[in-house]
Amino acid sequence: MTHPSSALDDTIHQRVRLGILAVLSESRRADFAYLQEVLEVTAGNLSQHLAILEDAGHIQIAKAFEDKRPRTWVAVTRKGRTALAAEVATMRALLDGIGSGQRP
Amino acid sequence: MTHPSSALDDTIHQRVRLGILAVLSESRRADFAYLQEVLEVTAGNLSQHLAILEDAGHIQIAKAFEDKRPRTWVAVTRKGRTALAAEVATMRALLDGIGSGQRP
DNA sequence: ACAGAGCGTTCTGTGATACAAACTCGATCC
DNA sequence: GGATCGAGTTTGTATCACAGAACGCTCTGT
Repeated sequence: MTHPSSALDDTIHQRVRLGILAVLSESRRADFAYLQEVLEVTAGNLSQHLAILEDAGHIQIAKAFEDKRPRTWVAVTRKGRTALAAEVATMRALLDGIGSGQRP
Repeated sequence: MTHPSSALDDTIHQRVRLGILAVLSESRRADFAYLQEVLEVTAGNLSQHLAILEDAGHIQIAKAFEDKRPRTWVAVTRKGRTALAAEVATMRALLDGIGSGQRP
């Protein structure tokens, strides 16, 4: 008899990292500046979270030069997609539980 | 153009505290031992999270003696219920976004 | 050539988290 | 009258999250 919240993965459940994976699930890949803008985080903070997700194998980072300017592309890996799907399932289970208890 | 994840409330989004509020939304009130069991946390850890939620006004803690044993009851406040509802709405928005991007 | 801007990364300092171990306090057992 | 147990709290330590500052590197403008 444990609660769905126990199944939440701390690495993914964290606000900024969940945002990163969510954005990537929608747009497949995104660059650093775009992520920073839509997630409203500082560059330093984003840089750290990307490193954590990369270490965990959830995303892949590619640095390329476009128009002679460096550009950092971020894409979700298969592992990352799987992990996000699991997290989404857990969150849905949790929300369903809350929903059924919300009636007054 | 900001992402739903930016609207997540760190105080509530945290795994254990989200679990506490979720359980309380379902069962209206719960005692310390029950929360500790279903959320799978140590007593010390739970104690701290309850203090944080109480400070934020999201829950109300009542200590009573039953069968000559102390028993700590926890209940969600109106403010807590409102905050959880807002969080749920944000999470749903986030999940909807992910869902629409999941198509292969 | 030199200053400044763009793109990140790294460093530093502060508050938040997680967990275990020790501790408090009353009730119960021997 | 101690030993002990149950229910939490406090304390100690290590890690995490975040903002802001400093840095490195390249391109652009004058």
